[in-house]
Parts: sequence; C-alpha cells; structure tokens
Amino acid sequence: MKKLKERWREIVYRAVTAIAEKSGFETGELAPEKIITEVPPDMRMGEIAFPMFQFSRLLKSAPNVIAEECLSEIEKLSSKGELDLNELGLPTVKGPYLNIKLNRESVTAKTIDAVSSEGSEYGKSDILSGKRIMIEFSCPNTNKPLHLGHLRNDAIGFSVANLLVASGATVKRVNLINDRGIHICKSMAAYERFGKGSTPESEGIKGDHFVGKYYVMFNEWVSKDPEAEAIAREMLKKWENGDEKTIALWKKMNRWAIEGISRTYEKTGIGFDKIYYESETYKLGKDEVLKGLEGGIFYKEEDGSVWVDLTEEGLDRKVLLRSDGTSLYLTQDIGTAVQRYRDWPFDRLIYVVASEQNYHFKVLFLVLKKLGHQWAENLFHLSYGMVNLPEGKMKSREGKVVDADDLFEELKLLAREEIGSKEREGEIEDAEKTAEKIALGALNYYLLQVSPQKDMVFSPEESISFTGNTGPYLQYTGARISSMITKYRERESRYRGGQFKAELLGEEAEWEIIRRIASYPEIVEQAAENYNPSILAVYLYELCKAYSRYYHDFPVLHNDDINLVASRIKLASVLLIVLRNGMGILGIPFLEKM
RNA sequence: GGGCAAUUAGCUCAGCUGGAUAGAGCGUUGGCCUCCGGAGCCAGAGGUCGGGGGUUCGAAUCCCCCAUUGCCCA
Repeated sequence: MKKLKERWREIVYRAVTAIAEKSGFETGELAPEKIITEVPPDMRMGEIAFPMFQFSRLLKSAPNVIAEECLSEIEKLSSKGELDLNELGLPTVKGPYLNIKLNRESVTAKTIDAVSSEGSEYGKSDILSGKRIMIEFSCPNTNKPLHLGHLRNDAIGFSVANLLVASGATVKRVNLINDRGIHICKSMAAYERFGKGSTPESEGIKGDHFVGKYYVMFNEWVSKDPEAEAIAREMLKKWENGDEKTIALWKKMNRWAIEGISRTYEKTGIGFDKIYYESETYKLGKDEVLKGLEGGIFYKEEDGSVWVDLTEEGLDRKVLLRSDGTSLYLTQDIGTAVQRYRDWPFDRLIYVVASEQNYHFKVLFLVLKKLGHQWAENLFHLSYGMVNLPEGKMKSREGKVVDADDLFEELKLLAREEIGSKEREGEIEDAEKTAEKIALGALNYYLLQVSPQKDMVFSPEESISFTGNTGPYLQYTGARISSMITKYRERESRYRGGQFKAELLGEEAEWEIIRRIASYPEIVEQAAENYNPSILAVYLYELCKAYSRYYHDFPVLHNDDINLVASRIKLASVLLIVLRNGMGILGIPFLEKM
C-alpha cells in the first residue's frame, strides 16, 4: 500500500509537471515526495486522496480545474500504455480532490500474501537498520518499591524499544539503578534503628517493600526527632568513605530491594540488556567535572563548589559539585553517559524519563557537549507526562501512591473474577496465569493509549475495566478469532478443498479490514519515528473494532461455499498475525483463550 | 521572577506533516443472543476544539497576545 502511494505521487507529479509545461509555468521545487496525500473521508471515494489546492498557486488555476486536467493527463499516459491503471487503481475527481480507488482484488491478494509469508516479520522495516540505539528506562531507587509512575515509564520504554527493533535498529535496553545518596541512607538508618535484624524472609515481605517500609519509618521518625536527618547524613559520609559496616548494610539492603524490584519486572515482562548502578558511575562523573574545571569550561565559587554557566545557551548557572565535593544527580548522569558510550558506542541514546526532568536533561546534554563529547548530540530525552490520580497528584510522602505490585494484584484479582463469571473457565488451562496476562494487557494498554508527552489521569476504576477501548478488548478479539480458527481445523473434513480467493472478499467491511492490515507497516514506522506507542495502540483498537463489526455481520464458518469459508478464514488468520505482532510490541499478552 | 508543556463531549482520551461532515471509550437513553465466544454489535442524546487576534483558498492543527492548570529553574 505504501508502494502504491509512492507510485501515485510520482504519477501525479508527472501530470502536474506536464500541465505546467503546457501553460509555461515553472514547477520549481515540486517533487514527488513533497506531494501531500490524504485518506478520503468516505471509503467509497477511494483510498488515496490528492488535494489539488497545493498546486493551485503553482498553476495559477482553480483546484477543481487542476483535478480535471490531472485526470486527463493520467488518462493520456494510460492510453499510451505507460501506466497500468488496472494494477495501480482508478483515479476519479471529486471537486478539488483527485481520489484513487485501488484495485481491491489485487491489493487484497498482495496484502494477504505478504502477511502470511512474512508472519511475525510483517510490519518490520529497515528505516533504522545499522543504527545502534541505547534506551534507558525504569530507573528505580533502591529505597522503595516501584509505583505507578514507573509502570508508565516501563511500558513506554519497553514498547519504544520494540518499535525500534521492528524498524531494524540494534537496540540495547539499559536500566539505571539509583542506589546511592541520602535517600538510600534514610532507609538504612531507620533499619539500623528499628529493624532488629529482621529480614524480608523473616517478615514474609517482598524485599523492596521491606526496605520501603523503613523509608516510610524514617519519615515518621524525622518528624518526631530532627536528629534522624543528621544520622542519615552521617551515614552517607561513612558510605562515601567506604566504612565497612555501612557498606555491608548498604549491600544487604540493596540486594533486598533489587531482588524485589526484579520480581516486579518479571511480572510485567520487562527486561534489560545491561544494568547500570549510580554507585559505580558517580565517581567517573566527578572526574569529568574536574577535567572540565581544569579545561576552564567550568568554574569554582569561593565556597569551593563547581559551576557551569549556561546563560549563553539561554539557561542558567548550575552546580556540578557541592562545596563539600559531593556529587549531584547531574554529576552522576554525566558519569553514566560517558561510561555508556565507552561500553557501547551508540548512534543514539534515548532517556525515558518524566517531564519534570526536562530542564535537567537540557542541562545534561549541554554540559556533555561542552565537555567535548561529540556523541552528546545524539542524546534524546523521551519525556513523558506525569501520572495523576483523580483526586490529584501522587505524593509519596503522604502515602498517596499507587504501588505497582498492589495495583497489579488488584487487577489480577478482578480479571480472575471476570474469568470465573464467564462459564468458560473449564476450557482455560491456567486461570491464574490467564488472569495475570489480562491484568498486564489492561495495564499496558491503559498506560500506552495516551501520547507519552501528556500528563494523564489514572483512574483505578477505569484501568480495571475490561470493556470498551481496553487491552482485554484486543485480547478478546484475538481469543475469539483463535477459537474460530480452531473450530475450522477441527472440522477440516467439512471444508476440505476450499481455496482462498481474493475476489470472494468483496464486502466493504472486508475491504476496510484489509486496507487497515495493509497499512500496519506504515503505522509501526510512524510510531517508531515519533517514539509514540499510542499510535499503534489506537490502530490496533480500530482494527479490532472493524473486525468485530464484520464478525458480527458476516458468518465465516457458516457458509455453503467452501471457498468463501477458506477465504474468510484466511483473512482472519492474517488479521491475527497483525494483532499478535502489534500486541507484542505494546506488551499486551496474546491469549488463545480467556 | 524566568523557562517548558498542556487546555477537544459530563469523565478519560484520539485527531499524523494545515484539507472534504471534529472521533472513540466510559457514563447515559434505547435496541440485538435457536447462529462461528455478548469481555461483543448497532443506534440516540451530548462540542463556540479555553478566549481573542493573525497567516492561508482552507486552522482543533501554524504564529502572537491573554486566561487557567501542571512541571521545572532561581
């Protein structure tokens, strides 16, 4: 379909050029790829539309006149045998638009053939082939469990990584564990005081929640006794000086936290190719800053703190090292970036981080550029909006946070109930696992249907809804079709000899599905280019919607014509491939039964 | 004080590089299971695309001003 569109652009270009020559106008910078195409509002008008307004200035003529002229030029080319309109489709004029009606039968045959032969490869492109792209996402702290914000981050990171892979890039998924700093010491201090040697095992609590409990405890403690703050700070100093006991405690608690967080990752199905730890890169960051200081890129204040002046770049001055020589987030990020480029020279590094850090990344990228790293130009902050609750912002200090594990459990429970209410339970092999997959599908779809850049409201009731525009709707469509195909195979003898014939798929509803299937590769490209999984989410929903409508109106198996059955089954199985591929990219588990 | 972003139906969101009548879901009103999975399908009501200017043959989309909200920097 993309190829056809490009061919038509060239044809229209030729036609317009011919008209221009006749009237003695220059075509100037006109080029086939610059010609604007659209999709007509009504399927009956065709599949590709060329608005002629774009040429009216060039040809000094009214768009509807140009449309007619264009058409006759194309017909001329066709009668000369230079164009095969039977293969390319039929141009028609509607007011100021030149619309192309594709040859349905030929597009149907080609599309179905392409999808069935490419299978799980269908939709992949090479627009990023040869590119090495590193993508950082998730980035948890080791003092508390993952929350809703991380889930959005993970969903975006995971799916964007998949989109890049589908576009031919070599992708390295990396995580950065924020495992050092005053906040980490807070939970350590609280544990040392209140923990009494308990462990996640002894308490029967997941490690990250266990550690998080002490972080909360610290905040309670410090509200009663301001001394706590000093104790934590003392601990940080000890940590930086390599005090053995402190390091041992730090290691122990980090292990608990990371172990717990990893279990959450297992549930949500995400993984990384490499994990970075701030505790291992912050020193490199310091070195870089000191190098910059020597090189005169940065400067020192009287109190000994190191600064960078970005006023020329339209930003502010910014601290890089505190007066006591300790590092900041920015310092650590400098070190991490440098380390990454050493480890794996990339063509692009994408940071999936919330929009509240927009300024931070602007500064980071500028500082790295100032330090002379040419690759700094290839850094990109994929900024996503905050996740708010209907009653307002999430506030971790006030306990107004949606915990990732809790949310997941809740979703799973509801999915389990839903399964139980369907009287289909007996057919499902593992109801527990299925419930988990439905929960994950609901969650990922909910988080990904919104454009990343926008803030979103997370309504618990809506996210657990399994009807309407949701992940489970996609899964449900997939399950129904799977079940139908199974039936088809079971009754194979009845349909034996049935042949797929493109011309039998002549219903409008079928054509709508086919043109959507044909445009899937373009959708994946678009989503990848914009780092925007929501484009794909919307597409999949519309695809399923179109099929559900069709499926409701037209029998697939219940037909006397076995060729018609075979053809409609073919359509269903091709759609299933697209659905599977697309859902895979978004992290929505595909289910044969649910 | 400065910067960035957002504002589309009661609620949550789509609307791609400006194009033909602004779309979904939830909710609401009303239909559809002797038939391949009703987690479904269909229809109705619901809009001054925050406000005002501008560019353009054409603006929800681009530009400017204002308002509101969120985030960040100091």
